[in-house]
Amino acid sequence: MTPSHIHVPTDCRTVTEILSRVGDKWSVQVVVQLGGEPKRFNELRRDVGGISQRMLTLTLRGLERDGLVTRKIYPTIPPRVEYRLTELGCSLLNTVRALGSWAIENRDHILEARRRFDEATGHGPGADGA
Amino acid sequence: MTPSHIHVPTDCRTVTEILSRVGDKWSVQVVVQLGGEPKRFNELRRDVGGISQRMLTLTLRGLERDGLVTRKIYPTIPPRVEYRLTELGCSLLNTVRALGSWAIENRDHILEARRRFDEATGHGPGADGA
DNA sequence: CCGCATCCATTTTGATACTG
DNA sequence: CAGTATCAAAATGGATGCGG
Repeated sequence: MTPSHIHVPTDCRTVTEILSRVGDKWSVQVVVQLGGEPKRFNELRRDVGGISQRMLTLTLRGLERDGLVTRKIYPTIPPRVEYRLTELGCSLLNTVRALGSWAIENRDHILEARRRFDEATGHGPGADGA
Repeated sequence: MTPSHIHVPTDCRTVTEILSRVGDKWSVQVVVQLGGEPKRFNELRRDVGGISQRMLTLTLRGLERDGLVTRKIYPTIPPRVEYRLTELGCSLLNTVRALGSWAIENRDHILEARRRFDEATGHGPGADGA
């Protein structure tokens, strides 16, 4: 054991991969919305706001795949599907909230930095991914 | 910006926007690499590994714009440019590390959930497009 | 050594329409 | 109501060559 190969750090790759879920446009918002009560598809769609049906489906699938969310189907008419955070999902919610707090606390700081930067360069917002 | 006709939760929008910096493919890695010592461009490039010059430039610019990183130029020959985390950058590093810990702790859990999900659906990895 | 610009491929997202 | 399919647009990432 202990493959001393200097190969790629397995952990880093995985971490990055998992982080990318947090980084995508909607996952975090969905998780947060699911934080209190379980919700139904269109309920979630309303609450998140601005998300397309397609993206909500995709996001939910991804979350479900990672074991962060469970899907419960009630065979009623009309169909009712409820999404709920798993324990794992809840633990992520906590961590994500920390990040959210950081973002809120430093929002002004960052916005100010951006404004100054943009002003100094003359360019409009043309920076990286954000 | 700031569409005044809809009272979108200002915080959420901003938080999401800031989170997207954390979510992109490289920012986190660069921040982590800059965590200990300030580094030079190509030094950083080597340490991150797999990042293209373009992406490193873009990432660094974005980080600089947000006030997370500072760029210091030494007018020597050949030119020497050093990147260093700001205080704000350091505080982000801490938060990010928490998320990283979460990812590492739950890596197996998630990987297992994925495996099960993929098996159950028969589909290969075709879930959410992160 | 630093890093910008251009071209190109892949990935991601959104609009719309349709099914159970 | 919940979910899928298709299509086109946009953002993102990478390779390469040029200039300070």
